[in-house]
Amino acid sequence: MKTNSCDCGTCRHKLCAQRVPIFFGLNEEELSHVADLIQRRQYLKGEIIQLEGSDADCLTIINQGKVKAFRYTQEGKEQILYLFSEGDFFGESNLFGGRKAAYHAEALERTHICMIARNDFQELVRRYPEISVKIIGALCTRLERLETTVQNMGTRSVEARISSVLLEFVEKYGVKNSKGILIALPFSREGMASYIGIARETISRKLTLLQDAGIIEMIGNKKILLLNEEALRRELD
Amino acid sequence: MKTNSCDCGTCRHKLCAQRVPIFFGLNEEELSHVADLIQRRQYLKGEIIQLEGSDADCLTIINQGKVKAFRYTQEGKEQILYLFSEGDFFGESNLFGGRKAAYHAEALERTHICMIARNDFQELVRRYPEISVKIIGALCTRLERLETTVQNMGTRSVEARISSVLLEFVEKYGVKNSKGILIALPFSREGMASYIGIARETISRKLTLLQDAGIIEMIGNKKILLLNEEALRRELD
DNA sequence: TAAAAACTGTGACCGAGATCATAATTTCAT
DNA sequence: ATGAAATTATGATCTCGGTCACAGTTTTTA
Repeated sequence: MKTNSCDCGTCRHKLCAQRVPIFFGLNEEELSHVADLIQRRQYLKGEIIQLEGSDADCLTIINQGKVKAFRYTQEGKEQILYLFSEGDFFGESNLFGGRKAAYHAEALERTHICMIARNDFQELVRRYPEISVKIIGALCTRLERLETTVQNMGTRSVEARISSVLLEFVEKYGVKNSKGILIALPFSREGMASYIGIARETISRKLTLLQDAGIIEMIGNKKILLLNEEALRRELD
Repeated sequence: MKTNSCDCGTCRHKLCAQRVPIFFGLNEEELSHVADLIQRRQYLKGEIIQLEGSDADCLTIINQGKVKAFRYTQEGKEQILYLFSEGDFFGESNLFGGRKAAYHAEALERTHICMIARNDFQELVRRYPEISVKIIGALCTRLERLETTVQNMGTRSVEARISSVLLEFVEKYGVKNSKGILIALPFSREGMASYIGIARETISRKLTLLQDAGIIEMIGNKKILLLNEEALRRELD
């Protein structure tokens, strides 16, 4: 498997810090200061990174891989809240609000993370105030996604919600090829269903319809080829 | 009508800044600096404070009153995203992300707001970095509410969602009296329905059921008396 | 590469909640 | 206080999407 991360002991931490948007704008020296505070860890697919209700007091930044953030209802029904990828972070509400973790976090594939302890991070923010501006920006982006999700769940048909999530994946993970845009799905059908709050069977049926309409082509269970983006956008309403 | 705000020209601005959580922690002098940058405005019930898509480049802080933030779908269906009260703010994504307003904002009653222009605010944040920490805290609170809303919409029955919103109002606007907790509703039935993403008729029916069960008592259209909080909590699931 | 395990598709059925229509109440304005 | 306007309640009906059951595929593993 191809890897694009450096494995020498000294630079890997710096690398991590460099890649993370909230540290953009720091210079070499500052980055290396950040790097000294970072602890790295690796998780395999399916491993739990954070438990809902725990008070892990550190900021967790995803350096490579994908993570789902989710909660269970009392009856055991799962709702996925976020799909985090490279550069995303979580645990900020532990640090800033002093709250317990609001959701479980599980690696969807092999995932490398960087952790910074509460005290170290607070010190960093004090020293480099532009970091907090970056964080505010990231939180605003997150709020916007949730706002749209709430609107979709409250007002839109299941078809529209499915189109919406497919287009989200296209944007994040889509790769153009001669026939269309190939999406490597981050979730199983079950996961997609839980992400938009519907039943697995329903998403199966609707994807079959989209395929019959020539809008998508399902390739195994883990890839979808988008053949007609225009038509998919029309499904949004 | 009783008013608890000072009307002399000099101190009213300072008053406004003092009340707002994101300026807590500033001293007298700093507050008065902030006050100099603030522009006040008043809106009557039903007036639009912000239009979705506009690029009002200022931070808007609610000093008194209530504001609903909402969007329309193409078919004209409304989804309420936030209910803002005293001390809440919006417009931050305009300032920090350079984005257009993500929703309409409308006064639900007579509302006083404070506005700070983008440049002034950026200067403030630079000068008093603890403001940005306060903002991060507020955004985390907002995220948490939206996360719970998404979970409710995705996994919970309409009964549970109604109980949830009633309990939210109890916490925000409830006043204990001898019979129970009196809630002055910020929304009409229509508004409550739009807030949790269901039909107005459905909420009517379910509230009637709750009343028949002796859990609440509806007083006109604008007040609800909660008789049995325990029972209402059980409805959550 | 074959068997096991996990995941997905599909039909049948059902029910919660939407929609429509209309009556009853509440609120507002004069 | 009273009539008009707005809001809410409620019955009838319908439909979308959930649930259950099971067959068919895909993926994993040994």
